[in-house]
Amino acid sequence: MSNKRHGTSGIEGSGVAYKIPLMSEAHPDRTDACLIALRRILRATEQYERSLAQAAGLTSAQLRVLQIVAARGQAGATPKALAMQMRVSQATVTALVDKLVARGMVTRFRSRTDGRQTDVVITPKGDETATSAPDALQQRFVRAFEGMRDWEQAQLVSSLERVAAMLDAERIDASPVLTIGEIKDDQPGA
Amino acid sequence: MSNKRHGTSGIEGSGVAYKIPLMSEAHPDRTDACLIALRRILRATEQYERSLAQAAGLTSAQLRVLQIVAARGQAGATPKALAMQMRVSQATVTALVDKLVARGMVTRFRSRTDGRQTDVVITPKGDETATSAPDALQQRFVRAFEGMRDWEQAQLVSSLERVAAMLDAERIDASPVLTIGEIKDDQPGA
DNA sequence: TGGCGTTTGTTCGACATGCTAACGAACCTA
DNA sequence: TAGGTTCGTTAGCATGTCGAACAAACGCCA
Repeated sequence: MSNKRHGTSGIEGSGVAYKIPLMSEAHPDRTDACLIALRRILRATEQYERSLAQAAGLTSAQLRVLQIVAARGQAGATPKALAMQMRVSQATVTALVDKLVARGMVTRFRSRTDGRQTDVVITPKGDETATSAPDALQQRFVRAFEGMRDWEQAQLVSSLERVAAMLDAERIDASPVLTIGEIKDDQPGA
Repeated sequence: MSNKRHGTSGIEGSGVAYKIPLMSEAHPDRTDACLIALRRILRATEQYERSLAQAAGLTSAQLRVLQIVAARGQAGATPKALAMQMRVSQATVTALVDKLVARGMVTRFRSRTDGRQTDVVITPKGDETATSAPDALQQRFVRAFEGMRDWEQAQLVSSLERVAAMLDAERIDASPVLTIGEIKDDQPGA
């Protein structure tokens, strides 16, 4: 009766996820399959982030800050830059940085060139944490990815980028760009 | 710090024009590109979910519950099933359902067959909300997807599924949060 | 029938993210 | 020097999420 197994709820349900007719024309199934795969990706990521953060003793938001700051090295990053990069408010950044400071992961320095600014700089401990924190998701992905054949890799890259473009198109307006590893120094003077 | 060797400052963010400098055997750039694309996908989704939820007057978590419940129709779903499907604790589900009940989106019925259980059933209003709530992310994606050529669609599907498989494979242990059994109980027979 | 362990859902208390609004300090410009 | 702007922080609020404790219902078993 009501226990007919949960699952078949469109996107959420994973019940449909596995067998899809790959070779057909104009299939709504195909769209579904994409959506479902996307959901799976999202969900897997979510979960990984959580467990990761747990393992590292930090929450994922904190870790994100830590990673950005770590990538900046001694230059540090201002709360404003962090906020822009992470797309959250400065208030949120303040809270996150507070926690990292409390844990000895980063330090705040008042900028000498501009008294309003604060440089959030990584500490040795923070750096170690950032580096050692195994981003399980990425590692898994990287491992699998590098085991693929060349053409498969190429295809995957283009597919993912395509999807990314489809999704975040025109959502990037006045914000500084993405990030993962790179951080652009945003001089508003530009 | 996603990647310590992310020295390629050319692949970031918005400008992602897919430029891969070197095409040797090892393609760290390619891996980076994938990860970055993935991040973009994640973030875009996050943001869309938020704005969506805002537009619909519901938060994304609530909407997720609503969608699942709506998909179950009159059968409803138990909090336990919801918790498993969403991978959150029952306590969380209770809180979410509370809010949906308060908004008249769903109703709780005590199960007649098992007094311990509760069936969360969608209301007409909830159903309308669930259906009308435009999942902006999906819509955007669907639109773009359906504008693609056939072979492109096929390729995208297989790429996404591949990634999904890479990410959520074998992750069902080792982590407190994701212990649930939802994944395996919809195995298609294998 | 009665008792005891188990399952299910809820309540409670604690934290984390994230926001907006208000505010003070520093800066810049006129 | 005055006024406006930028930056960071503080304060207050809403939400999600968890674990622990708990009550009710179930099931099994003697």
